[in-house]
Amino acid sequence: MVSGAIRSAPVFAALGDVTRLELLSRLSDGKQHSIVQLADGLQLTRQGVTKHLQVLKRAGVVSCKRIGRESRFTIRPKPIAKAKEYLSRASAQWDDAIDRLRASVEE
Amino acid sequence: MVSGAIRSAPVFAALGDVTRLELLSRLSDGKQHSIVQLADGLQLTRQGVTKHLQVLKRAGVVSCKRIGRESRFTIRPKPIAKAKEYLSRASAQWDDAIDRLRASVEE
DNA sequence: TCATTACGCAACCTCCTGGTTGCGATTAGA
DNA sequence: TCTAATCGCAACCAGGAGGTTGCGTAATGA
Repeated sequence: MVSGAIRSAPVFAALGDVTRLELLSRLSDGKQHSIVQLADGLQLTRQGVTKHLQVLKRAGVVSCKRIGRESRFTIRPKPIAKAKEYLSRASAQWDDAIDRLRASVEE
Repeated sequence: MVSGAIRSAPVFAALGDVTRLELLSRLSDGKQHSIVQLADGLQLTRQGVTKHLQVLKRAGVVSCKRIGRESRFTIRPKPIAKAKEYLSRASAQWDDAIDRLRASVEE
């Protein structure tokens, strides 16, 4: 299942930053948010926020639509769900393996 | 739940690389593996592999014990399980939100 | 119409990442 | 004992990440 890794690695990389997790949390109401709206209260420039949003967009976890003078961002649940499934499969694998190891040691 | 984000972000960052996912996959049998063993077949130097293993170790997803002349690495399931839980909580949140949005639109 | 708002693009900076090579130290085994 | 295996440390490099500033442009609304 190496293709799952190739698909999920960029998603994990996108999730590997507290600022981006905060942005995703702000987007988790499912609604559209503009950049200034998302940047409000964060300790960095609007351009900094824009860069993080581009990272999230390249990883496919958000989408962007221009409406009037603002860029509205929305969360895209599916890639993150795929990444979660990848983690579930992987952890099931080593949980089983560790259980078997423990069993074979205990007896 | 911002503390969960702070705890999980480094784990996600560690998972955000195909080489490291491959290393974790090789470690997912729950057994101890030496560096040369883990590096076998990968298209990079032993030192390159060592650096990736250090990243995984700093993120807490593997542990390392020196035995004789080799360094044996083992997977540590708990931090990854925590990251998976973080993803589950987050996705449940936006799945609900999106469902409510859809419902309020359809009627 | 005109000021304000929201944005994109580009340049620039610093620091980290991912990778290499070289070398020395320790352990294992014939 | 002597050679081979395994590793760690340090230096080095190119490129990307994360962040800033400056500036130009399009949309909004009074």
